Amino acid sequence: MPDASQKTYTIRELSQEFDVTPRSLRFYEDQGLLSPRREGQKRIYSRRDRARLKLILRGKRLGMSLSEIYQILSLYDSPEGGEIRQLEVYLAQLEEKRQMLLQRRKDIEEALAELESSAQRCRELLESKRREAARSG
Amino acid sequence: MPDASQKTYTIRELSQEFDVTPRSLRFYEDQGLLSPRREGQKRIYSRRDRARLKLILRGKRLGMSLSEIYQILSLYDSPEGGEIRQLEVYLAQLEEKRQMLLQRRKDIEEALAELESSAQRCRELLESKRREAARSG
DNA sequence: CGTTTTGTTTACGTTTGCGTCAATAATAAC
DNA sequence: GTTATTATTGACGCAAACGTAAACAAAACG
Repeated sequence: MPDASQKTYTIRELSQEFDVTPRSLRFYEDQGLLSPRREGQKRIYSRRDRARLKLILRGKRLGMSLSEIYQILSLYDSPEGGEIRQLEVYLAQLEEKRQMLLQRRKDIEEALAELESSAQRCRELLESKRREAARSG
Repeated sequence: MPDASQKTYTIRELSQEFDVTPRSLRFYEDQGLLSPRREGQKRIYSRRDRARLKLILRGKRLGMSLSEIYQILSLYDSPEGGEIRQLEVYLAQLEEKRQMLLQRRKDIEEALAELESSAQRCRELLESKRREAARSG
């Protein structure tokens, strides 16, 4: 019984859904970010591959390099078992990424604030211009 | 009376303060993002140049290209006067940038949530490993 | 005064992230 | 059955954002 979690995608389906080129998907695979299974020569992408692609594209929107994204993906799938020491290292890496994201969020908040104050000034200016135009029009 | 707002910086001072190379500052100038005045041949950066550099670097952290950053900088200094139509166009551009920033903030929130749940699982695993080690140690 | 330090321009080199053929195979459509 | 579509693997190309080196000016240091 082929349930929904078994759903697969061709390279074209995925690339169209997320508006990237097949070339990009192959490139991401080259860089180790994706590893669809093969059916003959053809790439078959699973649900999990699709989820990883989503993460990749989100990372890109946030300005991460592919190698940074690779690290984050590795962090996400990682340790089922492992040594205590490794888990500690892993936790530290997570914390590092978290700090970076917090900084970027701060950057965004600041940028939004500036943008909005700029927009406010602009709206006021626009209002006064419109009143002026109404008087002289 | 030379007040604090008149403070200037050499290329090296600025590049050290923000941990970028002089090469980058010259490049940003090449791209029209900065325009320090000259004293002879030498670049003299004002407070305003410094503020712009801050914005540039923030944009870079957010993954913007230099040309995107250029647009944003242009939006920030823009219209003292201008036609009504231009102000409207300008407002629309601001709104566009705002939407993009909102999207990126959402991306960040999601990434943070995932990171934190991943960290939580890891801490639990670590705790159980430690108890186990304590029993058998 | 010689020599580091800091600066300049010009120009070529490098990495990242794909775009864009080319040549070929395997399906799918008519 | 042949014509289109979709796929594959190279391989070269390219723009962005600098790095790096050369060749030189000026200024600051001991």
